[in-house]
Amino acid sequence: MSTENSGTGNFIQTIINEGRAQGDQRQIHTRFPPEPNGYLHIGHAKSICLNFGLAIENGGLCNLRFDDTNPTKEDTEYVDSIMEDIRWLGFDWENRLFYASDYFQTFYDFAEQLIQSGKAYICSHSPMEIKALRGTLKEPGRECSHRDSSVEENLSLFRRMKSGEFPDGRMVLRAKIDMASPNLNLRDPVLYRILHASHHRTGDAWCIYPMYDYAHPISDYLEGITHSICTLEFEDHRPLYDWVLDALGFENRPRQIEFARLNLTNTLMSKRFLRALVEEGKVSGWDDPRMSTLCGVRRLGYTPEALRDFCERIGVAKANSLVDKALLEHCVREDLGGKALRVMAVLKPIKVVLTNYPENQTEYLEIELHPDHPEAGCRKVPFTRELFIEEDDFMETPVKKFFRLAPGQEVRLKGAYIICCNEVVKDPVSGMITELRCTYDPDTKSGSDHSGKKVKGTIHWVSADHALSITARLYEDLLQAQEEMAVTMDPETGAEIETEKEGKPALNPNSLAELTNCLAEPYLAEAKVGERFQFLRLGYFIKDKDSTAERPVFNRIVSLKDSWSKAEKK
RNA sequence: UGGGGCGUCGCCAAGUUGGUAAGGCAACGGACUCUGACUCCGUUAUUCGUAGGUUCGAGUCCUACCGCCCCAGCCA
Repeated sequence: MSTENSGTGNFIQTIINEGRAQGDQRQIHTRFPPEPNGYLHIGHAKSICLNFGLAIENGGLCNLRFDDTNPTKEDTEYVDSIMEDIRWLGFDWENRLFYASDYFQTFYDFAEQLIQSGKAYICSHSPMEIKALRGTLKEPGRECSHRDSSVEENLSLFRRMKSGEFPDGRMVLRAKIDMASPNLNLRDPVLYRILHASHHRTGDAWCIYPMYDYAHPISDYLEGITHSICTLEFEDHRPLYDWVLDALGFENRPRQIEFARLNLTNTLMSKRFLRALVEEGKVSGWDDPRMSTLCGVRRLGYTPEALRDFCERIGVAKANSLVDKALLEHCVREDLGGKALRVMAVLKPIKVVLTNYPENQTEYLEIELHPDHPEAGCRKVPFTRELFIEEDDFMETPVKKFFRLAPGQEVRLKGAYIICCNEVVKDPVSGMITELRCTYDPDTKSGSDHSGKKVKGTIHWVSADHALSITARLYEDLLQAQEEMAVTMDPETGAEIETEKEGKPALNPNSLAELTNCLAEPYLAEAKVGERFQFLRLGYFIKDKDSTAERPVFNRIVSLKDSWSKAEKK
């Protein structure tokens, strides 16, 4: 549109451009390196779109690489879901699927090389001792007694480590860098540890496993990665990343670039938190529609197009940020608005009887499936004497500017006639409204209205005789809204004290509302699981996999924007 | 009080070598409307964390200060 591409793109693209300007001829090569220890979430989508996007836009390639160097946390269950999610998002790694574990032997060989050149040594101090010797943020660390062991001794020990002679934790291979470095990561970091654990791919072939800081730069180098993009917390690790590449004498090295991870308002995306929700049964599973996992939002009904658009709009930078979820919802509405077919369903039905409409008559009205796409055609919607309309579309004593149905007031029934409410029937005991007795104006039929009448409101409806019973699930944030967080006042100072502290975030008790008395037009009977629709005036819905033949279930993906409810509050 | 980052409108975010603050979301007006949706116009930073300095001119350069994030796993 008018954006004109804003020229530069993000700062990483700028780095790529500068590299080329300086003569770097290499084809751009990135990689998405998830650890298979959990499900992907929206935050990962940003990284996926960034890495694959950069490759695509620069005529380069992007690999998928599982960073599986810690057998105690990883599982194939996760690698399958991760691949499914990336494909669903719309990206393809073609034949470039790798595992860090594919390089275990190579990592090992390079480690021996480091030992040979005196750049790494075996340290048999305990974890506690190593920690103590590392120093603190302010105090430098101290070199340990093993630092000056001979190459022969180190090599021998390392080989014995590999052959399984020692128990977990007995010793480690460390890089010999600088115990006094102000960067803790450079104080002789651990490169290899002993882990007698079965790896999801290599089984029991190894009992020593490389650390991320050692394996990652080598993996990148081996795959010919040019730009290794990761999140901000690894910024301090970059000197170590470069040290490894340097110590091994690699040329044409990859360059690590860090960006700020995504945070969404009122959404927690840590694997720890998501896992807890699943394990504590707070949600139905990793794909519960309230989860911020990709499988969760997929089931909620979000589209990959919307997610990709969102990732593009939030930009990429180094400042920690908190993106308003409203932007995500905007992207979802924009995508769905253009393609979801419109149908009518009533969430909270209230009966309407058209007293002047013939008892046994049924008219099949042709109503367009999409106002902006005539080619989408129409469906036939049955119209009869008894109908149901939305509870919210009637007010016994209407407030000002209420353009819907009220005693003595007219509204148009979408695609049908204009009706007028003449009588409100209530249950004598409860006083609840049981029925609205109305009259319709035969001259106002949609498409052939000669009445000249004009009404301000049009509402959706469903024929009582033909209505399809459905369940609708309406979702809200899983977390208690920020404003509702308990806050107490310090009696002395008047300062605010957060009651909910660091502890567990409060969950929203209304995160799921299941409405089982909903009625939909018969057209929806043919809907398939996964199909999305716009329920006129209510929002976008997707047929959920929990549906049964007799009881279709629809998740509300996102509501329509509603300026009325806002105005109403004033 | 060591090191590494970051601070441009309520939320994201552009701002090439200093030349006089893009865009999106949200919000608010209004038009349109057989979805109070969509669309459509219009409004919203004399100001870029603060204070100085250099300069004809600074968000962009210099100095100092303030604030926020990350780092002491044999996790990634």
